[in-house]
Amino acid sequence: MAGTSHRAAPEHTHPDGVPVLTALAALADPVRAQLVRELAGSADWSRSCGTFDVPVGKAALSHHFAVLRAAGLVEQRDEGPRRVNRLRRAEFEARFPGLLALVLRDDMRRG
Amino acid sequence: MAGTSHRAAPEHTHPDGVPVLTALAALADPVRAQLVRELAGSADWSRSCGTFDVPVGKAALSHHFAVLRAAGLVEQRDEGPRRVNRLRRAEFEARFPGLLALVLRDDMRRG
DNA sequence: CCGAGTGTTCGACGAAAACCATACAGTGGC
DNA sequence: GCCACTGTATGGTTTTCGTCGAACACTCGG
Repeated sequence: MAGTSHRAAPEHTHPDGVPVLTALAALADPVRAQLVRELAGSADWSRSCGTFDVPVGKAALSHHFAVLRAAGLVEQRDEGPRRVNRLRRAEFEARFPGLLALVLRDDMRRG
Repeated sequence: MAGTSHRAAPEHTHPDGVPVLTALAALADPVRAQLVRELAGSADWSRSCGTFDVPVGKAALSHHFAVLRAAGLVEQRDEGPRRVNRLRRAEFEARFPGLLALVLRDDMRRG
Protein backbone atom coordinates (compact mmCIF):
# COMPACT_ATOMS: atom_id res chain seq x y z
CA MET A 1 0.00 0.00 0.00
CA ALA A 2 2.28 2.73 -1.13
CA GLY A 3 1.28 6.29 -0.35
CA THR A 4 -0.67 5.40 2.78
CA SER A 5 0.31 7.34 5.91
CA HIS A 6 -0.41 5.75 9.27
CA ARG A 7 0.40 8.88 11.13
CA ALA A 8 -2.31 11.12 12.56
CA ALA A 9 -2.79 14.10 10.27
CA PRO A 10 -2.32 17.46 11.99
CA GLU A 11 -5.47 19.37 12.85
CA HIS A 12 -5.90 22.43 10.72
CA THR A 13 -8.02 25.50 11.25
CA HIS A 14 -9.10 27.65 8.38
CA PRO A 15 -8.38 31.36 8.90
CA ASP A 16 -12.08 32.10 8.44
CA GLY A 17 -12.82 30.49 11.79
CA VAL A 18 -10.10 32.32 13.66
CA PRO A 19 -10.84 35.24 16.00
CA VAL A 20 -8.73 38.33 15.45
CA LEU A 21 -7.24 38.19 18.92
CA THR A 22 -6.05 34.65 18.28
CA ALA A 23 -4.33 35.71 15.09
CA LEU A 24 -2.69 38.66 16.81
CA ALA A 25 -1.52 36.56 19.74
CA ALA A 26 -0.08 33.98 17.36
CA LEU A 27 2.00 36.61 15.58
CA ALA A 28 2.98 38.53 18.71
CA ASP A 29 5.77 36.12 19.55
CA PRO A 30 9.35 36.53 18.30
CA VAL A 31 9.88 32.85 17.52
CA ARG A 32 6.61 32.44 15.65
CA ALA A 33 7.11 35.70 13.77
CA GLN A 34 10.49 34.40 12.65
CA LEU A 35 8.96 31.12 11.51
CA VAL A 36 6.39 33.01 9.47
CA ARG A 37 9.05 35.22 7.92
CA GLU A 38 11.28 32.34 6.89
CA LEU A 39 8.26 30.49 5.61
CA ALA A 40 7.25 33.48 3.54
CA GLY A 41 10.67 33.49 1.92
CA SER A 42 10.50 29.85 0.90
CA ALA A 43 8.48 27.92 -1.63
CA ASP A 44 5.41 26.03 -0.45
CA TRP A 45 6.14 22.59 1.04
CA SER A 46 9.85 23.18 0.77
CA ARG A 47 10.62 23.49 4.47
CA SER A 48 10.28 20.84 7.14
CA CYS A 49 9.90 21.88 10.78
CA GLY A 50 13.50 21.22 11.68
CA THR A 51 14.96 23.52 9.06
CA PHE A 52 14.14 26.81 10.73
CA ASP A 53 16.72 28.98 12.41
CA VAL A 54 15.12 29.59 15.78
CA PRO A 55 16.75 29.32 19.21
CA VAL A 56 14.43 26.76 20.78
CA GLY A 57 14.41 23.00 21.21
CA LYS A 58 12.21 20.77 19.12
CA ALA A 59 9.55 20.42 21.80
CA ALA A 60 8.95 24.16 21.88
CA LEU A 61 9.20 24.29 18.12
CA SER A 62 6.46 21.71 17.77
CA HIS A 63 4.28 23.74 20.11
CA HIS A 64 4.80 26.91 18.09
CA PHE A 65 3.76 25.18 14.90
CA ALA A 66 0.63 23.98 16.63
CA VAL A 67 -0.21 27.57 17.54
CA LEU A 68 0.41 28.71 13.99
CA ARG A 69 -1.86 25.96 12.67
CA ALA A 70 -4.59 26.91 15.13
CA ALA A 71 -4.35 30.50 13.95
CA GLY A 72 -4.81 29.44 10.35
CA LEU A 73 -1.36 30.64 9.41
CA VAL A 74 0.33 27.40 8.47
CA GLU A 75 -0.67 24.22 6.72
CA GLN A 76 1.29 21.02 7.23
CA ARG A 77 1.59 17.79 5.32
CA ASP A 78 3.48 14.62 6.11
CA GLU A 79 6.13 13.73 3.60
CA GLY A 80 7.93 10.62 4.65
CA PRO A 81 9.47 11.09 8.05
CA ARG A 82 9.22 14.86 7.99
CA ARG A 83 6.41 17.36 8.13
CA VAL A 84 6.57 20.04 5.51
CA ASN A 85 4.96 23.45 5.78
CA ARG A 86 3.15 26.00 3.74
CA LEU A 87 2.22 29.57 4.63
CA ARG A 88 -1.48 30.16 3.99
CA ARG A 89 -0.88 33.49 2.35
CA ALA A 90 -4.08 33.88 0.34
CA GLU A 91 -6.54 32.50 2.89
CA PHE A 92 -5.02 34.43 5.76
CA GLU A 93 -4.86 37.60 3.72
CA ALA A 94 -8.52 37.22 2.83
CA ARG A 95 -9.47 36.93 6.48
CA PHE A 96 -7.06 39.51 7.89
CA PRO A 97 -6.11 41.90 5.10
CA GLY A 98 -2.72 43.50 5.56
CA LEU A 99 -1.81 41.69 8.75
CA LEU A 100 0.71 39.31 7.24
CA ALA A 101 2.34 42.15 5.35
CA LEU A 102 2.93 44.01 8.61
CA VAL A 103 4.90 41.14 10.08
CA LEU A 104 6.81 40.45 6.88
CA ARG A 105 7.68 44.03 6.00
CA ASP A 106 8.86 44.82 9.49
CA ASP A 107 12.27 46.42 9.81
CA MET A 108 13.27 44.01 12.56
CA ARG A 109 13.24 46.76 15.15
CA ARG A 110 13.97 45.84 18.74
CA GLY A 111 11.14 44.25 20.61
CA MET B 1 -1.62 80.25 38.22
CA ALA B 2 -4.67 79.02 36.49
CA GLY B 3 -4.26 76.28 33.92
CA THR B 4 -1.12 74.89 35.51
CA SER B 5 -1.15 71.17 36.20
CA HIS B 6 1.06 69.86 38.97
CA ARG B 7 0.49 66.30 37.95
CA ALA B 8 3.12 64.36 36.04
CA ALA B 9 2.16 64.17 32.40
CA PRO B 10 1.84 60.62 31.08
CA GLU B 11 4.70 59.31 28.94
CA HIS B 12 3.75 58.91 25.34
CA THR B 13 5.34 56.88 22.60
CA HIS B 14 4.80 57.75 18.97
CA PRO B 15 3.72 54.76 16.84
CA ASP B 16 6.75 55.29 14.62
CA GLY B 17 9.00 54.06 17.39
CA VAL B 18 6.95 50.99 18.17
CA PRO B 19 8.00 47.48 17.04
CA VAL B 20 5.35 45.46 15.30
CA LEU B 21 5.38 42.74 17.93
CA THR B 22 4.70 45.32 20.62
CA ALA B 23 1.71 46.63 18.72
CA LEU B 24 0.37 43.13 18.17
CA ALA B 25 0.83 42.18 21.82
CA ALA B 26 -0.94 45.35 22.91
CA LEU B 27 -3.96 44.53 20.78
CA ALA B 28 -3.97 40.80 21.49
CA ASP B 29 -5.72 41.25 24.81
CA PRO B 30 -9.50 41.21 25.22
CA VAL B 31 -9.66 44.11 27.67
CA ARG B 32 -7.37 46.37 25.66
CA ALA B 33 -9.12 45.49 22.41
CA GLN B 34 -12.38 46.51 24.02
CA LEU B 35 -10.89 49.81 25.18
CA VAL B 36 -9.69 50.52 21.66
CA ARG B 37 -13.08 49.67 20.19
CA GLU B 38 -15.00 51.91 22.56
CA LEU B 39 -12.45 54.63 22.03
CA ALA B 40 -12.86 54.35 18.29
CA GLY B 41 -16.59 54.87 18.67
CA SER B 42 -16.21 58.06 20.67
CA ALA B 43 -15.02 61.54 19.87
CA ASP B 44 -11.46 62.50 20.74
CA TRP B 45 -10.93 63.56 24.36
CA SER B 46 -14.49 62.67 25.21
CA ARG B 47 -13.81 59.63 27.37
CA SER B 48 -12.02 59.51 30.68
CA CYS B 49 -10.43 56.25 31.85
CA GLY B 50 -13.22 55.34 34.22
CA THR B 51 -15.96 55.47 31.61
CA PHE B 52 -15.12 52.21 29.86
CA ASP B 53 -17.15 49.07 30.22
CA VAL B 54 -14.49 46.51 31.09
CA PRO B 55 -14.60 43.88 33.84
CA VAL B 56 -11.43 44.88 35.70
CA GLY B 57 -10.60 47.06 38.68
CA LYS B 58 -9.12 50.48 38.23
CA ALA B 59 -5.57 49.38 39.03
CA ALA B 60 -5.60 46.90 36.17
CA LEU B 61 -7.33 49.45 33.99
CA SER B 62 -4.60 51.99 34.61
CA HIS B 63 -2.03 49.38 33.63
CA HIS B 64 -3.83 48.59 30.38
CA PHE B 65 -3.84 52.24 29.42
CA ALA B 66 -0.11 52.40 30.09
CA VAL B 67 0.37 49.50 27.67
CA LEU B 68 -1.76 51.21 25.06
CA ARG B 69 0.24 54.41 25.44
CA ALA B 70 3.51 52.52 25.09
CA ALA B 71 2.21 50.94 21.90
CA GLY B 72 1.40 54.34 20.44
CA LEU B 73 -2.29 53.58 20.35
CA VAL B 74 -3.64 56.08 22.83
CA GLU B 75 -2.86 59.63 23.78
CA GLN B 76 -3.90 61.02 27.16
CA ARG B 77 -4.33 64.48 28.55
CA ASP B 78 -5.22 65.66 32.02
CA GLU B 79 -8.44 67.55 32.24
CA GLY B 80 -9.15 68.53 35.79
CA PRO B 81 -9.31 65.47 37.98
CA ARG B 82 -9.72 63.07 35.10
CA ARG B 83 -7.54 61.85 32.30
CA VAL B 84 -9.18 61.92 28.90
CA ASN B 85 -8.18 59.78 25.98
CA ARG B 86 -7.77 59.92 22.26
CA LEU B 87 -7.20 57.09 19.80
CA ARG B 88 -4.21 57.85 17.58
CA ARG B 89 -5.96 56.72 14.44
CA ALA B 90 -3.92 58.54 11.79
CA GLU B 91 -0.47 58.05 13.30
CA PHE B 92 -1.06 54.40 14.10
CA GLU B 93 -2.56 53.76 10.71
CA ALA B 94 0.47 55.33 9.04
CA ARG B 95 2.81 53.06 10.97
CA PHE B 96 0.70 49.87 10.80
CA PRO B 97 -1.67 50.15 7.84
CA GLY B 98 -4.82 48.13 8.25
CA LEU B 99 -4.09 46.84 11.72
CA LEU B 100 -6.53 49.06 13.58
CA ALA B 101 -9.25 48.27 11.08
CA LEU B 102 -8.84 44.55 11.78
CA VAL B 103 -9.52 45.02 15.47
CA LEU B 104 -12.38 47.42 14.91
CA ARG B 105 -14.12 45.52 12.16
CA ASP B 106 -14.01 42.25 14.02
CA ASP B 107 -17.29 40.42 14.42
CA MET B 108 -16.77 40.01 18.16
CA ARG B 109 -16.28 36.28 17.81
CA ARG B 110 -15.47 34.35 20.95
CA GLY B 111 -11.87 34.24 22.05
C1' DC C 1 14.24 -6.28 12.17
C1' DC C 2 16.97 -2.82 13.83
C1' DG C 3 18.72 1.96 14.05
C1' DA C 4 18.95 6.82 12.61
C1' DG C 5 16.17 10.73 11.73
C1' DT C 6 12.01 13.55 12.59
C1' DG C 7 8.39 15.30 15.14
C1' DT C 8 4.74 14.92 19.03
C1' DT C 9 3.38 14.33 23.88
C1' DC C 10 4.01 14.63 28.75
C1' DG C 11 5.38 16.67 33.14
C1' DA C 12 7.68 20.13 35.35
C1' DC C 13 9.83 24.50 35.79
C1' DG C 14 10.58 29.64 35.60
C1' DA C 15 9.30 33.99 33.71
C1' DA C 16 5.93 37.04 32.36
C1' DA C 17 1.51 39.00 32.63
C1' DA C 18 -3.06 40.00 34.51
C1' DC C 19 -5.38 40.89 38.50
C1' DC C 20 -6.87 42.72 43.16
C1' DA C 21 -6.77 45.39 47.48
C1' DT C 22 -4.70 48.90 49.50
C1' DA C 23 -2.44 53.12 49.98
C1' DC C 24 -1.15 57.37 47.83
C1' DA C 25 -1.36 61.83 44.97
C1' DG C 26 -3.67 65.37 42.50
C1' DT C 27 -8.09 68.19 41.33
C1' DG C 28 -12.04 70.72 42.31
C1' DG C 29 -16.36 71.75 44.94
C1' DC C 30 -18.08 73.03 49.26
C1' DG D 1 -9.26 73.30 54.84
C1' DC D 2 -11.86 69.29 54.04
C1' DC D 3 -13.87 65.69 51.34
C1' DA D 4 -15.44 63.25 47.25
C1' DC D 5 -13.63 61.87 42.90
C1' DT D 6 -10.21 60.11 39.63
C1' DG D 7 -6.27 57.87 38.48
C1' DT D 8 -1.39 56.01 39.76
C1' DA D 9 1.92 53.20 42.42
C1' DT D 10 2.98 49.27 45.30
C1' DG D 11 2.93 44.57 46.90
C1' DG D 12 1.39 40.09 46.50
C1' DT D 13 -1.46 36.27 44.38
C1' DT D 14 -2.96 33.65 40.46
C1' DT D 15 -2.80 32.37 35.84
C1' DT D 16 -0.83 31.95 31.46
C1' DC D 17 2.89 31.07 28.37
C1' DG D 18 7.31 29.63 26.69
C1' DT D 19 10.75 26.37 27.59
C1' DC D 20 13.20 22.06 28.40
C1' DG D 21 14.18 16.96 29.11
C1' DA D 22 12.68 12.62 28.46
C1' DA D 23 9.73 9.25 26.52
C1' DC D 24 7.08 7.84 22.68
C1' DA D 25 5.43 7.19 17.59
C1' DC D 26 6.27 6.94 12.91
C1' DT D 27 9.20 6.54 8.45
C1' DC D 28 12.75 4.91 5.96
C1' DG D 29 17.24 2.67 4.82
C1' DG D 30 20.20 -1.01 5.59
